[in-house]
Amino acid sequence: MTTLKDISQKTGYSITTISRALNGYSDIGTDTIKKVRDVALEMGYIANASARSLKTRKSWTIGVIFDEHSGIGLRHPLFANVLEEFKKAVEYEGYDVLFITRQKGKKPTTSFYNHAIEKSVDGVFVLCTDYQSSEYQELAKSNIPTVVLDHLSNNIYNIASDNRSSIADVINHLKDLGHTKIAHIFGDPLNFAGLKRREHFISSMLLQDLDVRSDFLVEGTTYTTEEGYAAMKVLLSIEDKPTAVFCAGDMLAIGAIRAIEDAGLKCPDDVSVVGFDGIDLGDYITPKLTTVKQKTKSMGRTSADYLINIIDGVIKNVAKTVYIDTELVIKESTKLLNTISVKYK
Amino acid sequence: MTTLKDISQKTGYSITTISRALNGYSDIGTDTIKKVRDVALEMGYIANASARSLKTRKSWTIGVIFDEHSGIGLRHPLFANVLEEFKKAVEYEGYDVLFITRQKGKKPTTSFYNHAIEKSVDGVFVLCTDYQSSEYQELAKSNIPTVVLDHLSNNIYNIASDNRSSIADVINHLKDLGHTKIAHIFGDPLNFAGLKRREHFISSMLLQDLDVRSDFLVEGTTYTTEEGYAAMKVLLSIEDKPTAVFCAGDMLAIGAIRAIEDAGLKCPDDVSVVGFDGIDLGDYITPKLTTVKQKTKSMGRTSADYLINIIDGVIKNVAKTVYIDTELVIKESTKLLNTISVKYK
DNA sequence: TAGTCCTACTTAAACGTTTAAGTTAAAAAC
DNA sequence: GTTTTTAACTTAAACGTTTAAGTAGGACTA
Repeated sequence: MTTLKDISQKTGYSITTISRALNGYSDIGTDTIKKVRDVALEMGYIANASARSLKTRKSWTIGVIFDEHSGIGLRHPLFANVLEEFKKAVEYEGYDVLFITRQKGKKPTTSFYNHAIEKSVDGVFVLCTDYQSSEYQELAKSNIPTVVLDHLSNNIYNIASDNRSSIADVINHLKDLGHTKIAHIFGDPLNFAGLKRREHFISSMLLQDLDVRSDFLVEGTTYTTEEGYAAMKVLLSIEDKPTAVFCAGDMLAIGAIRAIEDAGLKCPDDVSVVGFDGIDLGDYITPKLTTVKQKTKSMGRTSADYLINIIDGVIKNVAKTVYIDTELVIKESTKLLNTISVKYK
Repeated sequence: MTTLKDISQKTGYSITTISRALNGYSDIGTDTIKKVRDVALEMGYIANASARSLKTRKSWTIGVIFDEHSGIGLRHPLFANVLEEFKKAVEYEGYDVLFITRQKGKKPTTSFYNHAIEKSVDGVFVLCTDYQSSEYQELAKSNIPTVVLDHLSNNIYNIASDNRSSIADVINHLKDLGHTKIAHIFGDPLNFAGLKRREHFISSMLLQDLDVRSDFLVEGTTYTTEEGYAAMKVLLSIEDKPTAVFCAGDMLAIGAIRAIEDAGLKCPDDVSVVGFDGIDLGDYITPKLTTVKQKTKSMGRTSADYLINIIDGVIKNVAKTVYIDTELVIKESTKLLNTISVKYK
């Protein structure tokens, strides 16, 4: 491994001069700079990030917390998309991405905070974790620059999809199709997205003079197809059934469609279904899913921008939600009410 | 931030004693150890990984190269699964995962090798990249402990799915169903997996005394649904059509099924389709995809095991392929030949 | 001509660890 | 009672950078 010392010995300049020449300081002669850079290249010099980080207190590394308790982890299509774009954006600014975990080795556990400090990350991006946990709280209270996706905490920027207008669009769309009996399978209400989508469902319904029936609100906490299936079964068991269902997640919607089919009915002929997320999968199933598409690229990029601005001290860490707009994408799982088949009464 | 020096000043012991006490060396008195650890805890001491790495030449960080030129990146379901398990396995051994890229900041570009050396990673796991590139070659030739997925290079362990036995199973399965006219949509033959699957398709066919027709071999280089769709169109335009198609990837298979449907035919009634990968998506489409499931968990875990053994010097870096077994999963996209509908002649 | 200002460097300390090589005093050996 | 061993600690250097402060000499100023 070549170090500054090696270049210093070879060229006769001091280590300081080598360092300053390589970093392009103005108090070094132009021919010295050229000489030093040539020798550095020739000797295959590569700066040591640990030494630099130790001295400068800047690691050029960003920690990512991706702690999916459901165990699906990186495979989660939505988060993976956001992370992908976030990664590209911070890399473009010169940062590397490091995963921060609670687990470190076989030992009991560290906390996110400890792990972040130990590795001297310049900032942290929280994609998902258990927000009630003390480990998360500890991190949130610290002064490590942090941006979090879809969760509002003290002192931390929250990057979230703007559910409001697109959910209004969903209700408008369904009303336009003649639906009035609209149900909602909602996500975990302890969770920012789950809570907000539910709130906006209710307010959008009322705004359109549609009744919000309590038996038409069913929980699908963990956003899985299984929960969507079970929730839809509950809805189908109601005497006066809904003709349309808005689901807080695409996987819930896919489960719901399965339940509809397993009950001998058809989507969208008997029940229209709308999802939320816009994952690729929705395009491959039959019928193709009408859904609210979250702009994952924009979410990743915006998260990166805010985090870097906080790191650079351009903006302060505050509890503020930055909304990313969403888009209703109409596909095949929603249909005009009056075409409903006779067997569905 | 608390350092060893702070604890040293508070307790009166030397920095060395503090360090050795915290690291559990045997030449420190038991009550000293207790005292030091208590004070460390009380002062919120967290070891600085940069300083430690600088001195010990061990960063407890593993670099991951995930350089999907197709641009799909982290969203790729197969690689994401492998990475997820790899990550868990190395984290359990105390390592963190850092993404290694060619791009570093806005500047021209670094190489993977430079990036890995700069961040002093202890090893590198190559999930996917352009294996022909000089950047990859440079890394492969270096003596950085490296394990690569599905590609054979000099001096590097290759972790790959065992295509042989499962592809034989595929052919057996199709033959059992009465198929003899079997086509293959193959992946990039410059790529280890693409090449091997094609080879094993041919040898398995011959072993079963089935003819391998050259017009039944169509390329689907980049494994996308679009390529599968196009390749299937070519196959359907042949006078004496195949009754079954084995695709080198699930996305190819999904595209192929679409082409079949768009041609007014049905899968599996008119053409049976078999995929390769076992991605979740295959279970959500209609018909559910018969496919060869790659054991992504096992691949991730095995890659981690080998890499750590190389890092620890337990085994040497050599050009050797470690095969992970695969499994034929029969679902709905394959069917008995004699049930084929009349319109398909 | 003396003073000031540049330019192009160097010295030395520091960042927070680890570790080889001591040191000291008490205990054990003979 | 002297020597040897051991336990429990310390000193000082090192890892590879960056950086505040300094220096030497030439050029400009007045």
